[in-house]
Amino acid sequence: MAYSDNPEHSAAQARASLPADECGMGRAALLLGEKWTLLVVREALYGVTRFDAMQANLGLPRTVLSDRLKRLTEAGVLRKRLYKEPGARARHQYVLTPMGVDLALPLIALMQWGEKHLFDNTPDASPAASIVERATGAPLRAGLAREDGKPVALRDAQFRING
Amino acid sequence: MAYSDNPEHSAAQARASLPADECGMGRAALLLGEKWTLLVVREALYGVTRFDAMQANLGLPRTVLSDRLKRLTEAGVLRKRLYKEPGARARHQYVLTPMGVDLALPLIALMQWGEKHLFDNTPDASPAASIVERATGAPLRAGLAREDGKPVALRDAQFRING
DNA sequence: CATCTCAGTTCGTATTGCAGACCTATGGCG
DNA sequence: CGCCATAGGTCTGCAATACGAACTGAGATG
Repeated sequence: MAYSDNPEHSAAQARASLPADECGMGRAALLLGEKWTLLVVREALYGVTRFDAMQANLGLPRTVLSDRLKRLTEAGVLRKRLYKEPGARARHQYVLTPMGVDLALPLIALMQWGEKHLFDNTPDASPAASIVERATGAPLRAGLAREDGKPVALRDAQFRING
Repeated sequence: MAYSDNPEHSAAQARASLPADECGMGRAALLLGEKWTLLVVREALYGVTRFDAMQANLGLPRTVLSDRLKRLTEAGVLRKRLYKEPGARARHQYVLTPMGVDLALPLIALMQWGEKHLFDNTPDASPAASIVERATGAPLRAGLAREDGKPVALRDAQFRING
């Protein structure tokens, strides 16, 4: 991104910015950038689907969890289902929709960022959670790539507005 | 991620979940998952560096912007600098640190997700903002890859806790 | 000197978050 | 059948945060 100490960048202040809700990131931020929301999605990605389990894991007020689940469900990220294990009563569960599953990539990228920058990284401390290829167990990383699959470093990329 | 309608997944409810702040994603969510914070970082990535410009673009209360900039600065995402263009008064600007620049990847992934799922996608409507390779202008996408660079689809990946 | 811009802070009100108690439906059990 | 436990919430009252508008202060500008 090369934002560093580039003076040309300083002068480019007049650069237009999009209204918050005309860009995907803006809309995503409006939906997900509320306290607890990202953590609720994280629970869903970890495979936690029940109200009480999420409440216990995250320790957030039940009213807030109720609200976040409702908003995420209305937005189409989660779907509420009934399921019944044999010999047990029917329960509710919140499962990710395909749209919700797609949130894994942004959250993995965020996880990677957090592991890199938000811990005192004693050398070779292994992160608490990581992401691996299902078939082989090989560790995976989020990154940028061209459409032909060739990886591209962040510093070789730039935003283009109104493409 | 294959969370879909997998009954085995329903039964896996007991699966342990990490405390919010023991995983990078959790810490990132605690820092960034507050109203407006992601949008402030978006502005910085777009190249907007001045207080008033951010306030005007986002339309958020000045008190809130002040608070978010302070928190992001304390966290090391932004750095506050004075700069002086010739013949103009000195001004403040908030520039991304290397840690802040690294946030581009999660935000790009979020942008991609938002463009895909948060708009009524009339066929071949082009997104308001996109990301391209600096040298060639080729469009880029965020995705998962193995360490050897080979791209991996989201559905072929899974989380591993306590790796 | 009066005015303008930038970068905030201060103020009073309105919304949201919070902990904890309460509520309702379902199913298991004696 | 009556009783209890659990899941999945809602209700209540208090605290923290967000909000818009006005104010402050410093440095150009006319």
